[in-house]
Amino acid sequence: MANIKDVARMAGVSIATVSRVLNEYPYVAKDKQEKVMAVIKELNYSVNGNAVKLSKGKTNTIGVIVPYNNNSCYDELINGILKKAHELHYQVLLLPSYYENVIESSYLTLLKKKMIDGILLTSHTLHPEQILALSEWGKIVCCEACPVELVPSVFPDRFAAYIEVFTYLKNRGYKRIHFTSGRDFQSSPSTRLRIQAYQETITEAYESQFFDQCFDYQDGKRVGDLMFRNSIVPDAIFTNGDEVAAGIIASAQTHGYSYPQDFEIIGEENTPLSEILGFPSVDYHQTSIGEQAVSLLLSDEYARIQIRHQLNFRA
Amino acid sequence: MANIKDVARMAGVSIATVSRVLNEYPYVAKDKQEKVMAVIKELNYSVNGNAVKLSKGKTNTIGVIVPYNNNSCYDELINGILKKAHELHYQVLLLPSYYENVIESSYLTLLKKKMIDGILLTSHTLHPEQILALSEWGKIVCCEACPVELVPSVFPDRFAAYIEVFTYLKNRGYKRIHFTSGRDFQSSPSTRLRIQAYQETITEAYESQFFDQCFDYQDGKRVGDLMFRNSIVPDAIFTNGDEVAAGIIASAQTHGYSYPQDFEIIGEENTPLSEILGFPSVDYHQTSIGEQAVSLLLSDEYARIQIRHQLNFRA
DNA sequence: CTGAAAGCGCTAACAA
DNA sequence: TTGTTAGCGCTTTCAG
Repeated sequence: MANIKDVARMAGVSIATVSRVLNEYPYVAKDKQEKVMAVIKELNYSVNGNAVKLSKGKTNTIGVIVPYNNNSCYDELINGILKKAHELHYQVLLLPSYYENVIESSYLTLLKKKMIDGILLTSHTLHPEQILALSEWGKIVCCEACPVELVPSVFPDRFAAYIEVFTYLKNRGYKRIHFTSGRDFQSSPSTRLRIQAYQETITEAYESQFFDQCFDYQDGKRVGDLMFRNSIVPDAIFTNGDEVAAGIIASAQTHGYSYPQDFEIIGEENTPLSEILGFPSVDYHQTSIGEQAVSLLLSDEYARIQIRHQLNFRA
Repeated sequence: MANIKDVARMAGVSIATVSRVLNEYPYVAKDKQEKVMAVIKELNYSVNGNAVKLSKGKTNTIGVIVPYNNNSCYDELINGILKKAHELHYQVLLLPSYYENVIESSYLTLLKKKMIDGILLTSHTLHPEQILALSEWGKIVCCEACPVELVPSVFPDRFAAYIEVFTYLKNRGYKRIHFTSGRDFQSSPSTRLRIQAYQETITEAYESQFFDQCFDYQDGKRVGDLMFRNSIVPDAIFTNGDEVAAGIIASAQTHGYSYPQDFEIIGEENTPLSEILGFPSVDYHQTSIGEQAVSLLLSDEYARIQIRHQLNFRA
C-alpha cells in the first residue's frame, strides 16, 4: 500500500510538499500540485488516518457513552449528536455501558489514550470525581444534570417537569396518583427528583404508590398488574416513558379499567405511542440536547445549559 | 504527558520491556514487571492508542453505516452489533449516511485510511461495484441481501416474508390488499421485492394499491388518509413498519373505520406498537442479524447467511 | 514556494 | 529474559 513517501518520490517532490497538497495548504506551485494529485490518483493513495492522528494529536472523534441503545430517549439524543457531529466533521464512537461502572470508567480512559477528543455522557453510574479526574485529558460534557458545578452540561429541566406534572394532576383533583421510574432512587438522580417533586407538590395524604425498575413495555404491564389488581387503584399515573405508560394501559384493560375513562396517565419522550393512545407526554427535546451538547463539547467554552421541557397534550 | 520512554527511563528498563509489560507478554522478570507497573501508576501513564494503531496497522474498531438512527429497525440491529462488538473487544463508529451516496462512499474510504478494520452496511444506496472496489482494503459485510454474490452478508429473508404475508391475506379472502414501502422501487431493493411478491402471490385482479415514501407514523397517517377517503377502501394492508401501520390505523379511525373490525393490517419489526394495537407484525430478528454480522465481519470467513423471519400474531 | 529533518509514541524482529 | 533499532506514515518547524 502506497504511502506519502511513494507519492513524493513518484511526483519528484518532497513529502512536505505532498503533505501540503493533501491539506490544501496555500503556497504550492500549481504544476507540482497537479503532479502530486495525478500521482495520488494513479497510486490510488489515501492518507493513513492513524498517522495523522498520532502526528496531530487530534482524532476528530468523540465518544458517546449510553447505557443501552434500545430506548427511544437515547435514540433521539443520539440522532441530534450524530447530526451535529457530522456537521462539524467529527465522528462518533458509540460506547454502550450497560450501566456498569467499570465499563464506563474504561471508556473515560479513551481520552488519556488519545483515541477520542471528547466524551458525551448520558445516563451513567459515574461518581463526579471519576469524571473530574479525567477531564484533565479531554473535555467531558454531560447530557444530564450533574450535581457537580464543574462539569459542563446540557440537560433537561426534569425537576421542573415533574413539578408541573404533579401540580397538573393535583389541580385536576386526582387523589390516588401513582408514579414510576427506572433505576432505584439510590442509583438514579432522576428517580430521587421524581420522589422529591412528588413530596413537594402533593402535600396532603394521598393514596399514592411508587414503582421503580420500569424501563419498557413489559415492565409497564408488570406494574400495571400490581396497580390494578390492588384494592386501591390509581386515578392518575405519571410514568417515566411512553412505553411504560402503554404497558400500564394494556394491563389496565385486562383488569377492566380503560383509559381515559377510568384514569389519567402521563408519559415521557413524546413518541408516537402517546399520540396513538392519546395520553399526554413530556418532551425533553432530546434531539436539541444532543446537538447542543456536541456544540458545547467541541467549543472551548464552559457552560451548563438547561433545556426547557414541554408537556404535550393530545387532541 | 508521559510516554513509554519516560516510563522506561524511570523504571530503569528499555522501552521494549515496558511494551512487553503493557501487552502482558510472557518472559518478563517479575521484579522488572512490578517496577514498570509501579512507574506507570506513579506517572499516571496510558498508552497512546493512535501510536498503537499506527504501529500495529489495526484499530479494533468497526464502522456501521446506517441511513438514520431514528428507526426501530436500526435500533435493534445496532443493539446486536454493539453487544457482539463489545464481547469481541471492538469499538463501534456509528456512521449516518442520510441515504447520500457521497457520504456513504466517504465512509468506505475509512478502510483505506486504516481508521477502521471493517464495515457493516445496512440499508444504503451504494452500487455493488463501489463496495467491491473497497473490499480490497478491509472486509465489508452487508446486513441486507446484496445482489452481488461476492459480498459477504447476514440478511433477513424478506422475500419469503412478503410471500408469506400476501399468501396469508389472500387465503383469508381479502380482495383489496394495499401495501406500503419506504424508498421508491428504483432505489430500494426491498420495495421491488415487495411488489414482486405481490405480483407472484395475488394473481387475480384485486383492487390493490401501493404507496411508497412511508417511513414513520406521520407518513402512515398521510397514506391512511389517501386510502380511506377513497371510494375503494382496503380490507387489508401490509405496511413496512409498525409505526406506519399505527399511523394508518389512527387515520382510518378519523374516517370512521376501525381496526380490526373493518380491515386487517400487518406491520414489521414487531415493536410494542403492534402488541398494543393488536395487529400482526413480521419480526426479522434484527438483533440476531447484528450479532452475526459482527461475528462474520471479524472472522476471516466468507458467508452469506440468511436469517429466518417470523410472522407474529397477537392474542 | 520548497525540502530536510525532527518529532508523534509504540511494536516487533533481531541480537545478545 | 532484555535491549537496540528500524519501522509505522504523517505534520511541522526551520532554513533557504
